[in-house]
Amino acid sequence: MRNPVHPPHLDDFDRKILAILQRDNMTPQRTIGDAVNLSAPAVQRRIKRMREEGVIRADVSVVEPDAVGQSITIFVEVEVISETAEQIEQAKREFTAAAEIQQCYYVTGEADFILVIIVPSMADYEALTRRLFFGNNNVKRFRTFVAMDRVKVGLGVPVG
Amino acid sequence: MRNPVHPPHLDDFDRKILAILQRDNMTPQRTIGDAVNLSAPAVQRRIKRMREEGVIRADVSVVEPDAVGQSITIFVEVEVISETAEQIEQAKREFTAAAEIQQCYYVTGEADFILVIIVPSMADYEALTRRLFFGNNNVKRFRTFVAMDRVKVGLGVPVG
DNA sequence: TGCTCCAATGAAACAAAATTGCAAATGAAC
DNA sequence: GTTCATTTGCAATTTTGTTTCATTGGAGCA
Repeated sequence: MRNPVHPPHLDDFDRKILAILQRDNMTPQRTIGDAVNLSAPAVQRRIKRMREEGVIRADVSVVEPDAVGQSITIFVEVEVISETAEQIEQAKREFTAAAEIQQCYYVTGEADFILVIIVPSMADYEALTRRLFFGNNNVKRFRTFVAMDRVKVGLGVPVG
Repeated sequence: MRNPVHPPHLDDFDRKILAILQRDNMTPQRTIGDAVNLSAPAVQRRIKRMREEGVIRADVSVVEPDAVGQSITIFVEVEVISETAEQIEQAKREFTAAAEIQQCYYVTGEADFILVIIVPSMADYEALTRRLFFGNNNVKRFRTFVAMDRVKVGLGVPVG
């Protein structure tokens, strides 16, 4: 079976294009072309290829939670009891399925998973903890951090 | 003359549009219009308004770090010594300024800041720790978690 | 009720951008 | 030097975004 992520053959053009798209993916291809010294169609073909290869994972609007009403950003460190491959995969599936969980990472260190959660209220978070953590007998402990200030929010990947 | 600053007022149309844009902001306005029962111009006006009001903070491509070459995602909990307003603001400025720091949150709990960092290599992370943590006498301790798997990555905000 | 005012809408016209077709340029292998 | 595969730029085409404008549907009020 092929690795889902293809061997990346990104040249300087691709990297420059990515740098622009990570800042503003509504930039016209013509403008990008001017910036990287390429024609608009050439830019378009490269973007299309990078989407197909999975280099570009998604194209999204970033929404300000405060503007959408009540919303709380929460970090959770989760430590599991059994770290067998099967148990870990199961946990990944459960965390991925939860709509409130925006980001889920499997990590080394004093925890096994780190979750970034956005919920409308603390009551929602409590309900989530009951469902995901207390209701999961493979969770040894979890530690909660509530964000008072989203100082910086980005998903940009250094490309240069 | 209209007041230039409106309190963010989102109706069901806006919320449905946001839900779509958070999933794929390249969706044509006509398609969005069909989905929410609105004409393309109406959709376009609402999107424009939400951008101006800051409800939509940015429009970006999400890049797969693994595809761009070496890249390591790291979480750091930072605890500071002095939590005066001035010291906190200073820390926020420093963390915001660091290009490697993708996300920075000021949190309650057993840490004061949580950082999400993406660097090309561990050597880069070590250099960063020397600069930001060891070189900052207000940092009491920091705890590092290295991501082995970016299970789920999103910045979506629940709007329903 | 009947009236104006105002904000928001949709249809159509219009402008801009994305996409495609194609010939030429580039470069690597032989 | 020839061939083959890739990538490019230009121009034509299609799709999408944006503006215009007349209309609709209230809210407030005499």
